[in-house]
Amino acid sequence: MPDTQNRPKPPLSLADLRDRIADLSGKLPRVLQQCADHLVADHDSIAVSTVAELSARAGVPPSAMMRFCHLLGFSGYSELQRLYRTAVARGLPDYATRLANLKSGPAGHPAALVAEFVEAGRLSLEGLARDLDETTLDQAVKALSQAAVIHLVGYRRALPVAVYLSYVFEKLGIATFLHDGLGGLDHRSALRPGDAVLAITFAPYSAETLALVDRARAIALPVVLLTDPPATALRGRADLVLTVGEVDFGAFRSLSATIALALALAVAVAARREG
Amino acid sequence: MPDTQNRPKPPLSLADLRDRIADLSGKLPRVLQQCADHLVADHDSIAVSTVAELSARAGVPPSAMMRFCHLLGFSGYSELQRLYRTAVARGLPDYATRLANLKSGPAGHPAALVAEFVEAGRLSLEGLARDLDETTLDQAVKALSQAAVIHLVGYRRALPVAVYLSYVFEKLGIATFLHDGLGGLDHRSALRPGDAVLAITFAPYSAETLALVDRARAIALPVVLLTDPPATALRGRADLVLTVGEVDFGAFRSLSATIALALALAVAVAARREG
DNA sequence: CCGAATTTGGAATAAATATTCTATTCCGGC
DNA sequence: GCCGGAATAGAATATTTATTCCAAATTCGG
Repeated sequence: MPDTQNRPKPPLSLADLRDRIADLSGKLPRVLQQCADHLVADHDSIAVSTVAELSARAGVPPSAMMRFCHLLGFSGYSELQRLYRTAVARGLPDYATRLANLKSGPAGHPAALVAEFVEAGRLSLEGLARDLDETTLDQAVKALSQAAVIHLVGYRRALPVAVYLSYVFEKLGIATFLHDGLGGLDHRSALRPGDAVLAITFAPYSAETLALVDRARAIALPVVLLTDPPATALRGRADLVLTVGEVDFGAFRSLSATIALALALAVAVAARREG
Repeated sequence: MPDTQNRPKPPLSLADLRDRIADLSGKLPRVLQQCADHLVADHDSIAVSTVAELSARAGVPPSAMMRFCHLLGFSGYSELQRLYRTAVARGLPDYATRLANLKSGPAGHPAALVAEFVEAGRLSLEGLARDLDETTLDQAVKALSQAAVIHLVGYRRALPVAVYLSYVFEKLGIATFLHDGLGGLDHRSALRPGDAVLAITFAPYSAETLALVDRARAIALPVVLLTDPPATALRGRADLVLTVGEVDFGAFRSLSATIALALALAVAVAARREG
């Protein structure tokens, strides 16, 4: 590679890089200035573009982009791109390995476990913010706000969410019926015209939950389903399927994202009823 | 490329792809199943990884990953990667921006509410990681791991946590008794020598929970209390007081931090029992 | 326990992509 | 308007990366 000796040190972070581009900007010959401008304008796609693609969009030949990379202190485009790529890939470390490490590591270190569950919760919440399906959410709010009684159902690990919703709706003055299967009763006859069902279930879906959902569908009640992706088996079983990805740690999930979504749903329904 | 004729149509969107992977999952030979699993686990970095890198992380040779791509209907890894790359180049899953976008929507809009609860949950989790009292946690784990039966109690908004713990302990093969006050019964006579109590309660503390705690203290059972700071009123009422600060949004809290702590506690107790 | 079919890992090959090189153009000073 | 140095574009090359193919290992059915 040319000019190795009088090339500056390469930026080590995206912030460094931005600074360096800003420094250079304005004191650059025409084509290189174009490179600089385009790099800041199109930074979203740098991680996934080849030099050829990027320079084509910038309206310069690839060699010009290469020269600009050298000017910034990189050995080439690949080195610059690495910065953007690690930024994109940040997050999700490999959970399988971390779990294995934890098991083999200092057994019974509770604080480390807390850290892992905190991390899992954080990632789940980020995922919710990223992947939220706003349209379906709006429709779910609408459907539930028109219901006379909202039937809540969730078994096993979904039960805590149903229980919490029952508390929250109560506080908000909205009538609910919690189907908890107490005593083996399914109370499916409690479903009345004008009601709606909010079911929470994760794969493998519990038979009781699906039974209630099917019953509601049979008498044409609106059904909102809160579940985890990909939910292939549930398509067509409910009008409105809201998926929320939870990052599991070990066998258990933090439920953070599911609860956040459920709370937002409840509060939105209450707001809509009043308005 | 091999087998072009009997290869299915390639998925056209990430949703399609997820569905297809879910379909295949379970009916796959060992190595290909590893590919499938890793593809969903590590989906954040697919856009910026080479086959070599990705398959190394999945623990399979590159050729196996290629075979899996063909199975999904793609002509190769590049075609699969294109799906992820276009997703990255568009929506920029930058958490901060996305959250800002969600919030800036019409006030009271469901998506904006989701953003608020996500933010509250995240802050709570950060707080937990920062303020965790490791010493007390260790002692709590020790106390609970020696119990014959763990009595769980939590009313009102603490009930979901108690319910979840009941599920988790069950899965871990640990005997529990959930005091849910059903039918106005308090079952305080269920407390036996050798048992321990894990109580979850937030200010204002519910009388039923405190009654059970006092009863347990009276017969010298260890009591672990999970509550919110400052917990001044509770000092002296239990041996071990674990505080966890939750950031509320509106009248409701996400419970993220409480659940994370509760889960870690449960898993640590199980680990300690086995060791 | 054997043979057939499937699955696997790795070496060989092909394609894509980055990078350098050089002839040519551009521009400012005399 | 001509000279010298910087800047440029595209062709040539090197490197990385994807993809295929096949021999060896494994699994499965009888």
